Parts: sequence; C-alpha cells; structure tokens
Amino acid sequence: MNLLSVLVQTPIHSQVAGPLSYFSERSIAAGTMVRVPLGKRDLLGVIWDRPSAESAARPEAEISADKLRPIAGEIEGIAPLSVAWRQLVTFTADYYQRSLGEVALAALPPQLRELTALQVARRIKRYAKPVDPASALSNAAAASLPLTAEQQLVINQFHSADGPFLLFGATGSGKTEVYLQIVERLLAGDASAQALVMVPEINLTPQLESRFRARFDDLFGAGAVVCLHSGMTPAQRLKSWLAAHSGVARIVLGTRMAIFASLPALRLIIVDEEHDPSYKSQEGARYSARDLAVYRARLEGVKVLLGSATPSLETWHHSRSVAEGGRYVRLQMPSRIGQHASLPLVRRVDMNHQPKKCVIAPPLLEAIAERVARGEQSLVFLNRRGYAPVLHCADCDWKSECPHCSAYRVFHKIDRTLRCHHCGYTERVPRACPACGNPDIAPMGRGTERLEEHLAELLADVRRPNSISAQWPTGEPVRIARIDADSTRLKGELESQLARVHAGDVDVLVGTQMIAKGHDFRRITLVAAINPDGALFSSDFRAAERLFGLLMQAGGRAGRDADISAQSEMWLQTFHPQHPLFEALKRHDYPAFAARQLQEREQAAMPPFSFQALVRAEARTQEVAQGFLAVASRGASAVPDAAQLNRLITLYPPVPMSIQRVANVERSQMLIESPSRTALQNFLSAWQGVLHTTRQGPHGRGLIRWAIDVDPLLI
DNA sequence: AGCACGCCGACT
DNA sequence: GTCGGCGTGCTC
Repeated sequence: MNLLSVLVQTPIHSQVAGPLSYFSERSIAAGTMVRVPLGKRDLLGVIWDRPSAESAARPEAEISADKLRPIAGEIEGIAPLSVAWRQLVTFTADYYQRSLGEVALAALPPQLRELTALQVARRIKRYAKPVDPASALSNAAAASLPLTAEQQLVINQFHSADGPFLLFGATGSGKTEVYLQIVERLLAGDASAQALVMVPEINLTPQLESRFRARFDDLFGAGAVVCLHSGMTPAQRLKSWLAAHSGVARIVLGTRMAIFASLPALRLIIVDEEHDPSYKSQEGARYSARDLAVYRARLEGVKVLLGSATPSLETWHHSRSVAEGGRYVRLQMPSRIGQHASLPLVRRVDMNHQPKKCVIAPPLLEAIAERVARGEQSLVFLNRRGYAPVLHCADCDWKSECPHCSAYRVFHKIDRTLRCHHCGYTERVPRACPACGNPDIAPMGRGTERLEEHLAELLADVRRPNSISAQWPTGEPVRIARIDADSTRLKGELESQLARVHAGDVDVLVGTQMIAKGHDFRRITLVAAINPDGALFSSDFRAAERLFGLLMQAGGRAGRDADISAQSEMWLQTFHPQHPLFEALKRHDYPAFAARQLQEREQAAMPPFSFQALVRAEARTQEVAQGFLAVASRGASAVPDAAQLNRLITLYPPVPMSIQRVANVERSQMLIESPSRTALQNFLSAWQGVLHTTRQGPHGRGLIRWAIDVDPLLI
C-alpha cells in the first residue's frame, strides 16, 4: 500500500490547505493527475512529492490511518507534470502566500477539473494528433523581414549572453520581428524546443497570433502555435493546454495565466510590454507573471526576454550596468524602422492660456481638422469611459453616488443609465434630482462618450476629401469612432472597429487606454491626450510611471508608417507644461524619466529599493476590518524571530482602502515594508499563523475575508 | 471553498 | 405541515 500526498483545490484559509494524504494499491509518480474523494465530492488532484523524513518536523500533520481513503483513479493519457512545473507552483505558493493546491489547480485548465476521467481520455484521443510537418511544403512561409542594424545587433547580443534580457526598444522599432527571429532560430535548431510568448491583454493576442502563424505554420505545421488566455472557451483552453503539455505545440502565446503552461521542452520565454500592470494578477494568488517568467527561466535554465519601450522601474533598475549591480542584460533599439522614420513631435498645450472650460484647445482642434482635410487619421485619448463621471444637481449639490460603494456612478448617455464601475449597480437616469426634485441635473466632467459627441459638434463643418462617390460634392463629413470597454462589450466588436480604422473608414478615433496599447495603426498622424494631468499629483507613487508609459505608448500609435512619420505629432493638454514628466516625454527620453523617478524612490526608500506587501481585509463595517488587521498586527511580535525581524520589518497601521466600500463591503488594508525581500518573506510566512488564529478568534467575527498581496501594484 | 447538518420564519 | 434562510463544522 502506498501513501500519497495529493493537492486539491483548497484555499489557504481552510483547515485542509496543505497536501492531503491518500493511499493507493500501486505507487504513482509525482506530477500525475488523479481523482480523489473529499467529503462527498470527487475532485481533481495532483500527486505531490511527499515531504522527506527529516523535513517532516510536524508529526501532528500526519493524518490518522482510519481517515485515509483510497484515490478514485488516475487520469490516463496525460504525462505527469514535470519537476520544474511543480517547483514553479511551489515557489508561487510560498512567495505569494497561498496554498499549494490553490495555485496548482488554478494553473490547470478548468475543464480538466470538471470532466470525469473517461471524458478526459476521450478528449485526449481527439486532440493529440501530432502535427504533420509535411504540410510545410505548401506555401512558402511568410518571409523574415530584413533586419535593421539595431535589430541584428540585439539578436546577436541575445545569442551570445545568458540573460535575463531587457529589450528596451522604441515604439515602432521592430520588437516583434526580433521576437520572431529569436523564436525561429531556436525552434529550427531543436526539433522539440518550445517557446512561451506573453502579452499583457487578450486584445493583443489575435494580431500576435496571426503574425506568428504566418511565419511558422508552414515551417512547423499548423497547430504548432497555440493560444492560452481566459477569453477562450473551456474546450479551446484544454486543447491548447494538452498541445503544450504533450509537446505538440511549439509556441504558446498567451496572457499572464500562460506562465503556468506545462511546457516539457521550454527553451525561451518572451514577455512583451513587460511593464504592463496586467501581468500582476488581482485576484486569487496575486502573482506577477513577469516576475515568475524570470524565476521560471532561471529554474529551467532557459533564456527570458522582457520587452518594452517604457520598462517598469523594477526591470530598468535590474538592467543597470553590472558594475552598478545590475543582473539583466539591457539590449537597446532606440530607432524607429524606416529610412526617415522618427518619433512623433510632442507638443504641449498650456491649458492655463486657453479659453476657460474648453475641452479641446482651439489649436488642437485646428490640427485635427487639418488632418481630416488631408485624409489622415487622428487618435484622441481620454482615460475615462462613459459620458460623464458624475451627475450633479446645482441646487442641492446632490451627486450620483452609488448606494453600495464609496464612488460616483458614471452617467452613460447612450442607454440613459447611471452605472457604478465598481459594483455594476445600474439605474435609469432620474428625470429630476432625487434629493430636491430640481429637473435641471447636469453631467460634470467628461468621458469618452461625451468627448465623441463634443468632437462631432466641433468638427461638424469640416469636410474630408472626396472619395469615389459624388454624393458629397464639397467633401464628406468627418467619421468619428469610439473604442473603449463600452463600445467593445460584444464579442467581435473590437476586431470590427479596429478593422474600420485600418481600412481608413474612420477619421478621428476616440478612446481609452484600450487604443493606446500595441495596435499597429498605419495611418495615424496625430495623437492627443485630452486630460493627462490627473496622475501627476496622485498619492499612488506608481501613477507617474504608469502615465509616462501610457502616453509614450499612445504617442507610439502615431506615424508608424515611415512615409508619414515625419509629420506625426503628439499633443498633450496640460496645466503643468513644465512638469519634468512632460519634458522627458517631449524628448522621448525614458532613461531620463526613469533616472529621476528612481532617485526619488531611493530617497523615499520605495520599491525597487524596498519590498512591500499589503494585507487587505473585508467586512460589513470598517471597524471590524480594521480591528482584525490591528489585532493581527499586534500579534506580529509573537512570531518566531520577532526580535530579529523587528529591525527589518515595518508594519503600518491599517487604513481604509482608497475606495473604502464596494458592493456594501467595507475594505481596509495595511502595508508591510522591508529593505530585505527575504526578511519580508520570512515574516509573512511566520505571520500567516497569527492571521489565521486572529480570524478564528473574537476579532475575526464578522470578517468576510482577508488576503495578502505581495509586491502590490496598487497601494 | 464546498457541502453537510441544524434550527427558526412565511408559504403551498 | 414543508421550503429555505445562512450559522457552524468537517473534509485526507
């Protein structure tokens, strides 16, 4: 009889958080997937390595023999998950303070959990057809593009060092082509090698997929490129996952979840737009897929390449010179592709000298109108969706607060609703002020919806050049489109709207950050940021970094075709034109911006010069949430080695979160800081127990949940 | 987390 | 007389 350790999906705060013990007639290798009974349920589990005798210092963790049950069965036809995969899961669970079972099972395709062993066996039979390389003799593969000197140099550097690498490349410098060539060389030289390529958002996978498939389908057979992201159906995900796990897929493209793909012959990881906050998971285990990529690469002895035009300050700091202590190799591609290609001219409009309350400064409006008249496209960027962020009554000062959250509901004119962007609570817009009956309630501020409407009015008299039809003898009216989370809610909407822009059926495109990221527009010659000032004086110390990245990326949408790049412009409407962030942006000088930011961070002992964790607590009342944290905080002095840790750990008092109440739940958080990552780790591991017992005790009464966020992005 | 059991209020 | 609210407790 064999004793087995099995992981099942159990969260860290349950009493069955650790690996569970089962027995089986025959011995089963670690990494094998099984089904096991737990209570009345039948769950998917993964056989885990049993703790070695000397490390099993907790005899009480051993379950009594009479409670042991046999496993229900093995999942046939799926090879055991590798040691490396198990180590990645173990590290993630430890580092992000979650249970092994939660991390491991969340990393597997959800359908695997639901299907019976028999159903799984059927799928495997259906899917696991090996790729036929003979299909390669069809069309010639999409040819590699000729490389610029910069690209060639970067590729040579990549092949002659170990990394990790930061590819610091301007927007339009041809990073994707570098990825393609690196992947191609690797896969061509090793018949089983696999590469993992990550992008921050689902939106960006289709265009990347088509480029990779155009290049590799004929080379390695259709099916060599698969995608892995949460927008896929459960069946598609299972299929891609099995293709990766079985080695049939050679290239996996995906979002942050793809970092956990089982890739038995992994040789390379690429993280595109590595600075993007989407790589940090905001629910469940709050892992950073970018950081895990670096860890996994080291673990498996493979190369990792992080790419960005505006790297995260963490990565930038890691890529300082070796003499200064840097660990990453910095590869640079400062120039845009094309003979006369250049980055857009940045123009700052001082809003202090514009007509009061004007939304679009007259010179900017004129510039847009000029583009329209020339048949060129403009992109107008406002990072706020809806019609107006708040509805207001001038008589009694009523505002459209959400009854369930400490936030305003946003006015959406298109369906006459007030919508809370935090809890989703939606109501019809009242005819009159709900507080005093005044029928004259007005929108305050503006979002993309209102901006679109406003632009249509302002550009009503502008005519674009005539096309084929003689319907408009004096030219055709301006075509304005809007792309944001609202206009692309339906499946396929984003694709069709982007297609309209690409086809030249749009003159002015209004949108949120959704349009700033990655899309390869070819005919835009003007990008305008309507109101970027908000982040300049934010209490979030990362706001400036995010704004710089966003604006740099938005600006990067302009003039991507060499023919037009010379006349392309980026306009910034600001009340602080002299702000160093905009000065650096004007010069396209990320290094200067980063140096300044890093200096400030170092002086203030902030990341990357310190390490942080956040504990968040939720309850019906703020008192309960904060009380729980306060008591657990006091209990911190009781953890082992507390005296030693005290020197290295700073616990800040619990405070309400910036949006204190969401869906009638009060939220509180406390910050923990340390100059040492290891010290922080040790403390958090030891402190878990205190949080547990506090939860169980009188001060945990009424607490809904709590969670630790290691390396939080939002503070 | 599920999923039970368990003990009190408004419905066929 | 039952359906069902969610409080407490257990699962290798």
